[in-house]
Amino acid sequence: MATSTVENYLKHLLLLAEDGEALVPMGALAAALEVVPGTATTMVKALADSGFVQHRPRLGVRLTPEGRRVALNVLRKHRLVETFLVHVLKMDWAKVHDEAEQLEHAISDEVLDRLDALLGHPQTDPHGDPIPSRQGKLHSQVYATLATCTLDRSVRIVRITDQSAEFLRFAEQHGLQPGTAVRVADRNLPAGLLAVQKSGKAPAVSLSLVAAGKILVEPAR
Amino acid sequence: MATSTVENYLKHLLLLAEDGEALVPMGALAAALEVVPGTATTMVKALADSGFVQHRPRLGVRLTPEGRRVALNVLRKHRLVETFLVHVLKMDWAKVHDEAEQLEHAISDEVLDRLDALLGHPQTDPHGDPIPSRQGKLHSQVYATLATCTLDRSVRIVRITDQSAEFLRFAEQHGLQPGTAVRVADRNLPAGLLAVQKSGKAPAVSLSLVAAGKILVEPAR
DNA sequence: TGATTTATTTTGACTAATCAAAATAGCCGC
DNA sequence: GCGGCTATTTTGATTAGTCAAAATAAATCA
Repeated sequence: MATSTVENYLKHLLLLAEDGEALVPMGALAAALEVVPGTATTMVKALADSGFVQHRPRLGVRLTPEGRRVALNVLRKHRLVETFLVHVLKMDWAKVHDEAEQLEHAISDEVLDRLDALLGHPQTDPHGDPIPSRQGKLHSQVYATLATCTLDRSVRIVRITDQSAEFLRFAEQHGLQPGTAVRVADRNLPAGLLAVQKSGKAPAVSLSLVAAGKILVEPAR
Repeated sequence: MATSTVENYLKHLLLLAEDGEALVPMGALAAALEVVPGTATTMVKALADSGFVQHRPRLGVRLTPEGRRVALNVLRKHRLVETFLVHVLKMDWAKVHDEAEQLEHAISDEVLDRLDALLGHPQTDPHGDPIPSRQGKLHSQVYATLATCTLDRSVRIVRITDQSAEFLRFAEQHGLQPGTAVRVADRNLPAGLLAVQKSGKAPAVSLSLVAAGKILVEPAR
């Protein structure tokens, strides 16, 4: 069985190279896991021996099909647990990430399936991140962001890509959550600022371009 | 923070000396944790350094108040998780023990409280084991068993003390679950056998004395 | 091309938890 | 009161995961 450390390495590799093609540089992996680079190197060599990753020395790492399979299962657990915590236990969506970080390594596949059924087989978690299917399909799609979408066109928020509690709380405070329809009323590139109008009367929210880039949207139908 | 190994040592010490008075012999602790005695000795000395237990060399170990506090919290998590798995996720009551063994170390106190509220602050888990209160009170009571209760008197099953999947499945098969009213129709000490009659017509169930001793009962009111 | 910077890997050391096997303490019988 | 049994403790070794710091390779820049 993969230890929870192994699961974490694989999960972060998946998140750092969602396509599965690209080689993840050792430094990026080490940073994501908050370990020193030497530790990541050592661990990656062990993972390669177990057949979970392919290691190209000095170039980077990438998941093998087997590693990807395990990583997708962990990610599925993480996102279903988050969904459960928000929808059933009514927890603060800014807190559930850290909880799920622990629980993803402790729940069995059977509990996972029952949780999935209880929640009605959701497609995305409360932050809008897609939940991998049981078969390991991850319907990831390229979305526009509030920083890139058409001006003055109504769009629907689908996903918040920054999972930090601070950012999530900020987003919640201004009602910028998946499902909400908004419109970018103005974008001032030199100043790095933009104004987001929630449908209706409410005053426009002012956002930095950096923050806006973390909020994915699709055209509102 | 206590590692999950530490939590397990403390939990088992609590279960082996529920009163908190008695010294638990090192061998008993090692057996409960399925480690060799030397390992338990080493670990217990570390636990004593951290203030969780008192170690009387060659005599035994017992929890300090602080150790007991931690142990009760772990036990509360274990039993509430079991209750959740059976009542909400509808899992087989014979399987939930092993699941809870993992989850008890992964859930936060906040999740614990919300789970408790969701379940309506249950007093006992699905096996009838008492759930420690948030304040660390464990309403444990001395019960009779099917092996010791009065003959031909109607009693209600309150608790199954053997958590092994085999025994639980056996109990379930014969409808011997907490809440069920039964009557010991006959007890044959030399043969080590007894006959249990479920209220009504069903044929009597034949049980060994050993098995009967694992089923706690109280007088049916 | 040669020197410098940067990323990665190696080396040596540490911690937590474990086992196997040897040493020891306590008790029990005679 | 001495020998022997049993439970416990010690000792030495192992594994997983980590860090600090030295060594190396690659990339960059002059």
